[in-house]
Amino acid sequence: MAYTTHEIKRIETKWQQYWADHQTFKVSVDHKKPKYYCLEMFPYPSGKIHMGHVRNYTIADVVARFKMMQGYNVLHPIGYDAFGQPAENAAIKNKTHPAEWTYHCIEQMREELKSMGFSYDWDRELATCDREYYRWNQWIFLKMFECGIAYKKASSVNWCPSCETTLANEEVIQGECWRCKTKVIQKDLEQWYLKITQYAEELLEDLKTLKHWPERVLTMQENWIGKSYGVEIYFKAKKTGETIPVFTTRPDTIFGATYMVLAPEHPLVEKLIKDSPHRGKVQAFIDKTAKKSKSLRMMGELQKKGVFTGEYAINPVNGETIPIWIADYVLMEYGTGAIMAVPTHDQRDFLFAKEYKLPMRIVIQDPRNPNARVEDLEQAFEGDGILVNSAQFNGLNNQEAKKKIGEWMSAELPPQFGEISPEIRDSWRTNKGIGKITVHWRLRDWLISRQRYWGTPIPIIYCGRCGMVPVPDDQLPVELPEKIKITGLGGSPLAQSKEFVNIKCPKCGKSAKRETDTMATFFDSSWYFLRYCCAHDDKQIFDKKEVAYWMPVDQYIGGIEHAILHLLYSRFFTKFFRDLGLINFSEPFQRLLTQGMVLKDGEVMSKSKGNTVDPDSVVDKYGADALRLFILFAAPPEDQLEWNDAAIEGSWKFLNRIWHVVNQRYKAINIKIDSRQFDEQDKNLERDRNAAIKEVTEDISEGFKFNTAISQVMILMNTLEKYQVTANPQHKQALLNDAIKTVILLLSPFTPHLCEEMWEKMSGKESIAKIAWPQYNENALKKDLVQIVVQVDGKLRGKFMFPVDSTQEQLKIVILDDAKIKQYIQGKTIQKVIVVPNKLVNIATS
RNA sequence: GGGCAAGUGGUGGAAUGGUAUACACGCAGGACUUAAAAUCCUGUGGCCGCAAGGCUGUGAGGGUUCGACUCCCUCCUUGCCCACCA
Repeated sequence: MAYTTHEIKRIETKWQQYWADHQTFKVSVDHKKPKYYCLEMFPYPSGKIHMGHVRNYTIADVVARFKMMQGYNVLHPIGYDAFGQPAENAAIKNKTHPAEWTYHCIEQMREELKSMGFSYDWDRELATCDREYYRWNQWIFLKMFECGIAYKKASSVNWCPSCETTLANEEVIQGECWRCKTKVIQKDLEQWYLKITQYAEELLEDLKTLKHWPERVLTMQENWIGKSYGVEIYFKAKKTGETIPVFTTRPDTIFGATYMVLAPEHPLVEKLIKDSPHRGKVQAFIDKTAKKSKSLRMMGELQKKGVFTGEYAINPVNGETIPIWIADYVLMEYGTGAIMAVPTHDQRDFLFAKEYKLPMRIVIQDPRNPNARVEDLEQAFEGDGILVNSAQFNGLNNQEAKKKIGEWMSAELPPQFGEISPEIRDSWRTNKGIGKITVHWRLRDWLISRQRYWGTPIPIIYCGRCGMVPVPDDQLPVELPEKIKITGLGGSPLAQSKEFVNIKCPKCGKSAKRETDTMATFFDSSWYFLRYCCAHDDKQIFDKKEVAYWMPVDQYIGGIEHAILHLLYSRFFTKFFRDLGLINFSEPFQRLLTQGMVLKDGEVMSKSKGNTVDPDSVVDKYGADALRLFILFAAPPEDQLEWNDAAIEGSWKFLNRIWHVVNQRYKAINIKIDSRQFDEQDKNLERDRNAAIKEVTEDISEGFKFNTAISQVMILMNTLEKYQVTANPQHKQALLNDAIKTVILLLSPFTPHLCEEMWEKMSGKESIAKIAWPQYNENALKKDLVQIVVQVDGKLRGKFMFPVDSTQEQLKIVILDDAKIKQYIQGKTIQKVIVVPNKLVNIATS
């Protein structure tokens, strides 16, 4: 009987059923064993799993099974990130309800996951759209509301006209909606925010403790949080006396500020231009810029446009009067929405100044061009140098000056220049200085309101008398009304349901209205890993004891696309829970592995490109084991993986070989192996067997090198298949049996179905998942003879066999006497002989 | 523009500073077969050579070293992330 499609189906179904019946992967708290929490990023239930899922979950499954066999109490759960827009879109398209559609998809997905043989504890399965789950979303929200972490404010927000909803900054990619790629516009709305910025410092600082996260994820988070040190400088409007704060990271260039620029949306603009003769022109410019979306403004990178306001500002360091401009290259969202322009030392300012013929002054000397004149500059000099034209700071190195000028500004009163009116000078005094050293963060508060149906209702009630009233705890969850028309035409669908909206105020009992926004789905996924610890606890969000045992996650595995959003939010939630006293750790994920993408024909597999390969069809033909093996063998987990139809067949062939070896060459025998009876062939087999154990163990635990781990098993298979059971057949058969068993054990985390079947056939009464991981014997790895490579001047010139641990002298005698080597060193003087024990000899000549 | 990662046979990929190309796919030849598939065996970086063997070779160019895919410098290319961030 061969390892046919039919056999594969039988075996894989049999063992999936076995694991379910025997609850092989069900776990509970057990203080006698070390715990290991292996987590993968839960899927969005679209109905079908794709190769990305298969790769992600296969990697995690190997880790989980490996750790289990090593004696750990392994928590390996799965669930579904089930709220969100696709369900609404699908519901509209298929004339069904999002809930119906979602639960149907979950069912399909569960079957597919089961058909891959993943070692989940299915008792912990959860979906974020379950009322038992999202009620705790609401509970968290209310805790955040209590602490002031959740708050409502009106502001200009990102709005996707196609999805008809607001978007977080994180969801705007290159000015486009991350989901539908529509150009995002700005809209003024009252929205709910989470004050993630309160944790900015800690979120940045704790990145240093994440020793086992990929470097690039840490960098991406660091850049996203974006801490920059600088100085806020208080300029004054000359006529009105208004303070105009400007943020700069380059206070060392302050003496070179020759004009100032405000963002078109800057709140002071209106006042400044009120009596200005330029008013009409300025207003026209502002209107024109406002029509352009942010993305268009960003794309016009090369053309900076602006207009003079007619008003001037006073530079507090020297009392100089500089013109105030308005330009599209200054953004209201960053800093203070106003900049001091130093065209000589900032390229953007330089381009703008050239365009509008604004003055320039060099204040940092370019060491490579110390006599540069403003007229000759072809670009701004942004490097380091010595300060000039900068009053008492002349001669300082600019890096030093950054610090000194910042300190001086926070202490100093404005200088006594004649041009400044006494009123303006006095107003500076109230600021206790003309500037302040500040830290600026790129990170914004997180906008979580969504005008969508399929999400967690925000549990707030608006009462005419009492204002914003949180829904009392005992009235949670605020359930999503089932009967609702989803049109996708905009506005919050919940607002249409009178039964939902109209409610009595829990405080005063008068008529009130519910909040009709739902939460962004990233809220749901920011804490699901905690819920897995006690997924069905209906009394509390999670059991402290369970969480204390299982958390933090030992190994988290998922796609790089979540490097910023999901991981940052989860870290934020964890810190918030810690501050609530629910947990006593600050970081949720100890180790992070970001798996590479699956490509086909050099491109990312995607529906839109039409180059997807359906895992289901591969499983049907070759089985889950072959698919798993291919995915693990074809590339290291963090690298991109190129799909190859031919190579999957190769994986199947390898499994077929194993099938035949067990069926044809394994013969049950009861005899003790005696190493004193070993001949060369036996020693060789034992060496490869032990080497395989060693390499596979190390490759998995030190950096998930599954591809090389598998190649080690293949090497053992190659040796084992050549092994002859001739003289002393009983003893040799026992030795062969041992090697076969080792192959099956080592391979079982990778291809569990076949290995279970083979194990059962050979000896197992119990699931192979419960068998201890094999140990190796260091002595068996030793060889009697080793090959010594001989180089002359670094070039390979010969290979010799020597007894292990031969001394330098012993080596020299043979090697230097060798005819061929002699040929190469003839007529040369030997400078030195380098010996790498048991490996190499290099003869260096002159 | 900034940051990060990577560049090795026909292909996927291996190599604590120590034999470059492990392991596999593919390809070629052979065995088995009426034939094919499957399976097994042999070969497989390039150039020269009948062969033994030699030369050359890890994106390019330098450097350190007895010895460099590996470390350092300069550059090129590709991918990813961020970006008028003051």
